[in-house]
Amino acid sequence: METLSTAEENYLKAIFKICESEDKPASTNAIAHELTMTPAAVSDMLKRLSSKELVHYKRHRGVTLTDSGEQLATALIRKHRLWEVFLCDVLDFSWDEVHEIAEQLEHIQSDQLIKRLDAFLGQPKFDPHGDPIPDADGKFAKRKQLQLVALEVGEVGVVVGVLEHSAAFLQYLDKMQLGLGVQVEVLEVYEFDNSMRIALENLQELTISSKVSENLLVQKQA
Amino acid sequence: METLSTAEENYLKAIFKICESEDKPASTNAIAHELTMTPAAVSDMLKRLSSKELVHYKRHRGVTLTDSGEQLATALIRKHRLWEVFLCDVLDFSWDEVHEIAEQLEHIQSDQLIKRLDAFLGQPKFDPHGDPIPDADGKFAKRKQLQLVALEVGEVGVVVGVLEHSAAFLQYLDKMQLGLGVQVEVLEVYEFDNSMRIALENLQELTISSKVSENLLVQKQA
DNA sequence: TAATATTTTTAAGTTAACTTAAAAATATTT
DNA sequence: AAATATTTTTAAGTTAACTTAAAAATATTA
Repeated sequence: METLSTAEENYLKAIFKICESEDKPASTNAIAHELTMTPAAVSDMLKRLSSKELVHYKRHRGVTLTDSGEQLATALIRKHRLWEVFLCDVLDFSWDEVHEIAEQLEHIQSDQLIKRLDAFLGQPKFDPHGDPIPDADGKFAKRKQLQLVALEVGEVGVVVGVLEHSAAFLQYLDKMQLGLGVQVEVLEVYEFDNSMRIALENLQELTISSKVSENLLVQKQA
Repeated sequence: METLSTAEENYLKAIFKICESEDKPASTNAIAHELTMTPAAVSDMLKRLSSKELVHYKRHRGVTLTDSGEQLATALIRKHRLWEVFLCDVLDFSWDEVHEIAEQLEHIQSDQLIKRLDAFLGQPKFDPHGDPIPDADGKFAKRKQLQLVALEVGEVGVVVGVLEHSAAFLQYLDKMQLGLGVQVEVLEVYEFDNSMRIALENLQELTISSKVSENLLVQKQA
């Protein structure tokens, strides 16, 4: 199989992401939105990807990835997340700075490079945002996690990930000292707007909006 | 200034390389040969680069880089060579494996990334092949080096670089234990074919062709 | 279910970066 | 300097990956 263009790779990633989160075929519009392109461009590309057997595509029915398409998509995610670990752990970038750079690095073509990078980093299983890094066979680590918003008053959880990856959100979390690994206890929930009062392990208390508690993933503590 | 395409960047590097080694404007043919493309494609691109003021170009007269073109070219060389150091020193690649990968990595756009990579690597001044790494201002380290072929019988030198970068040559050097830093003494020169008998610091003796001694750079020892 | 709205596709056009083939400019040789 | 060879440019065509605009298919709503 010849090697894919950066554009083709980006489509595979977008389709994977959409199919995963919505659990159904990706629509032309959704892909166009994800990649900030016109639906016409997407239609165009879907034909090409289909002829390369990377997607299952029937006009007007949306697309899903074929096995080989999915393999390529997860390999890209693996590369992206490994590079993010490198940027944070080795080059000392903060978690809100690494996405755009990893977006470029993920397209570097060299199996050896990824194999060695992975070994050098100690085969990390999660990236700096807590997202799982698929292994060389494309398998994602599973974790029993839930949104912070799902915790009841009195329950305790440890932050393990985020659902929103914007720099603004990540910087907000930094400011609030709500990074990965931090333990939080739910003190109170105000049903008016579903905002939440929580206590951090450093005894600090703070109030967060539902937008925040919905986008924070925690592991419930016994 | 908007960011350049990979193609444009490759032209700048090619022009820099040719102008540097021949010390005169780069011809269309030479560029085409360097990039394995047709002269027509080069003519085409030279117009674009010229309109962006990256090259001085007058039809039929060859091209040279403008100041800003040269700055971009040396920045690319800097990136390429820093990545080569990373690949060899950190990820344990051998010096004959790194060129193609660095060829991709050099196009990653992020000043911060290079700044941090450079710091992480300890601001190296030479890449794994002994080529100087320009500093952030584009200045190359100078070194009083000469071709091994220029040494007289009885003289001693330390290998500091290569003029030929093919994997075949580099692997040959590995096999002969003629890597960077190795001290060699010229024992005898056979004027018939200019081949050379040399002694390594490990007392091993070997005979090398003029092709080899011409492509090895040494620093003469007192 | 007919009318309307939305989504998707097709059609036609653009741009970057190539190609081949022909024309034009420059160099070399006699 | 004329004839020939070489180099460079121009012209025309291709492909990937987009765009806008129009047409067609599917969904939604009254």
